[in-house]
Amino acid sequence: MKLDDAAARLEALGNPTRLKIYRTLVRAGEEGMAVGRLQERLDIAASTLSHHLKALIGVGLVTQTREGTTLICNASYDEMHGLIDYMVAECCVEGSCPPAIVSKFKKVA
Amino acid sequence: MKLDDAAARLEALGNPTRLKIYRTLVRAGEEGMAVGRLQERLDIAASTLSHHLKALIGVGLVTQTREGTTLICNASYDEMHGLIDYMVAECCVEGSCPPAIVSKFKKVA
DNA sequence: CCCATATTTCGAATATTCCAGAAATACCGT
DNA sequence: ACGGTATTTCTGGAATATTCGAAATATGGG
Repeated sequence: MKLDDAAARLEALGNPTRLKIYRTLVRAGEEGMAVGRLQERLDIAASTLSHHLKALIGVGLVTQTREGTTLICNASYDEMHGLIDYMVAECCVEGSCPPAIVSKFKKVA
Repeated sequence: MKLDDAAARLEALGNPTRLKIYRTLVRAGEEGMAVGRLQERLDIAASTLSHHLKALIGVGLVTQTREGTTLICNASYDEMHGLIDYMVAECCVEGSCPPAIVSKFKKVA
């Protein structure tokens, strides 16, 4: 992942409202959650929610699939995975990183 | 880590310039890097760099120690560690996360 | 085609970010 | 105390973000 892409995703998650949205979607699991239900849950204006969802979708962290009149939102695990990979890579370069992180996450794949 | 703290750190890293600064500091390792050297390296105005450093220091991702007239900046691995922990935790809740991430990072500690 | 529900887009107010030049501050050597 | 280097703070302007209500769009049912 390129630095600018990572920064864009970090920025997208770096807003408390958007982080709440994303976390809620992660917890919703594979079945996802409708925009309307998200709105009830988070208690924000529909337009505000739509705006933030657009930002998360724009960087690929969230996807939407239509089911009738409702739009189901899903957290994109792959994108988050890539982001975490990037952060770990940036954090642990050439042994410059103390053992805490290196040992805490041991790459299996 | 609380959501707002995580969001603050993500936001701090979510700017390409600041992410470059942080990455440079990580790569500088334990000896860190002086503000002035950082400025040469990244070719940005001193005031701009100082502004961004302040943001990174504010969320604990960077620390500074003075050595004579120069200020040495260091990436704070612990804070990044905590942030990655948070992201992994938010991303892999109650088996709702596909095995890709779970298996990629196996907790050792 | 019309209605009802779901969601987005538009418009606007307020707040915040980003950047850089100029001035101020901090520290060291003499 | 003075001069020099290192760094921050101040100031300000352009750009962008955040939020909401109102209006517009999309979808399915009758």
